[in-house]
Amino acid sequence: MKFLVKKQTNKSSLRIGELTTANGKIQTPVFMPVGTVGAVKSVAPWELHDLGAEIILGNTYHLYLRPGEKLIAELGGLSEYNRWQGPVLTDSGGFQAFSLGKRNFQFPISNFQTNSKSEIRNEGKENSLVKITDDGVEFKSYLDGSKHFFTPEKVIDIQLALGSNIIMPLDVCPPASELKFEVEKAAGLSIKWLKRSKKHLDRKFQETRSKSQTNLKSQIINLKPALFGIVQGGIFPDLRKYCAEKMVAMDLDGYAIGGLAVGEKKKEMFKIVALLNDILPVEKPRYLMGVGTPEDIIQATKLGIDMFDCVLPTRMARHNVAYVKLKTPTGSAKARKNEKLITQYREINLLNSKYREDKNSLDENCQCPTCKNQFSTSYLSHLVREKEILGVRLLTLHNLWTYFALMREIRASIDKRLTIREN
RNA sequence: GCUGGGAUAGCGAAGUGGUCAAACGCAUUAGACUGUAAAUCUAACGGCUCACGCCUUCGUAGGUUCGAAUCCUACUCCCAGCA
Repeated sequence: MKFLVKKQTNKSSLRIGELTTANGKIQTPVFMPVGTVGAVKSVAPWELHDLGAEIILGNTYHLYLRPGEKLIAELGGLSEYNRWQGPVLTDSGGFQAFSLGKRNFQFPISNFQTNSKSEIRNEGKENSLVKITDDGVEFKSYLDGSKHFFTPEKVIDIQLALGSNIIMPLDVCPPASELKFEVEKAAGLSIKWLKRSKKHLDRKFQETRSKSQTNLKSQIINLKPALFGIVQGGIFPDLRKYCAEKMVAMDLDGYAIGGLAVGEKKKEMFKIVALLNDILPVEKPRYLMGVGTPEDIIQATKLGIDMFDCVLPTRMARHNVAYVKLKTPTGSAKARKNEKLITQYREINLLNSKYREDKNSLDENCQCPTCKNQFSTSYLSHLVREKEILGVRLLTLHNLWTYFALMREIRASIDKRLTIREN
């Protein structure tokens, strides 16, 4: 993988870049739709391309459980299997250690008696689907309860089998409510596991390279997927700094910021992003995991973030909500400029009774398939009430388009500005 | 006409003497959702009140009882079977 910062504005850390993977190029800042089980829910690959998707996500944990990475490898890797045929980033399953095992982290609330603490904690652990040890994560499959153990190495192997272009290492993502010493432990483990992940990936490719003829060398290097570090440390600046510096020293292909948007305040989240903006190397891609709303994305790009992924556009669509950009302001250039800084999006819940007879499309200025085909808000509201799957699809297409259009706008606006950085 | 069964909140449907303004589902009205156990989840849902609480409801009208959606009587309507 190669990353090129094409232009960067001098006032902020806003930048545009290009990621080159074995499966194709990606323009950054980029929004990556989430296709956990190998599909961006309800959307066909050609539709994704048409909407403007450049790379999609898959999830190690889910694909390992079903249908299994071996089968996917036999069928040509994930991007062939699901016919996306473009760049793929796979998440490690580290987040599942958080989302499936939340209770593992949860301390009893403060008004409990101290002597019942351990009891409650243990009780939580029993119910949890996840157990974290020094060596890895033990999962109980949510599908059939069977036990599985993920080590950093195993997770790399699975992602290699999936044919991922960007591999995420196994990490520990604590919830926002976690106490500092637990967050510190999580960050420590994440660093430790990252070292093992890198070593394992390097060794794997060393082996492949030595087995191959020299003329294949460069090709193999090209095929080698990127490995990102995932910076943890919650909302604690010292932990974040420590974790980031350790990971930067490991010279990875890119850096992800994990453990944000997990319940902390927005202000705290951006404080951490800003802090890491100063620590992470400029020449490497930065990926803010799991973020976020359109407004979050706008703000984070100003803090030097290049990559985003989030379930919101697709999940919200399934939950009957459309993201609609507030009308572009008219007026003086100055006013427009000010307005631009606060570009906002509205969430339209089509289940709300006020949309029942709304004859307009969601957004007359929107060029998405749903709006362009002039489906009325009333009709969308009707579909959603009827639980007709077309409703989900039309909203998903609209929301994804809205996100990709936002990314295009951000890139275009950076491109227009004076630049100080030309590689 | 006879025999049997039934009538519960917008709909469906529990409940057969007190803990019943009445389970549950649907519908309705809102809310939540940020590396997807999520086409999911939460709440409200007779009236009045911010709330404590008060008031009116279980086909209709009477009755028994300290107390009735629940027991008795009559009536109205519905369903099934038989004439």
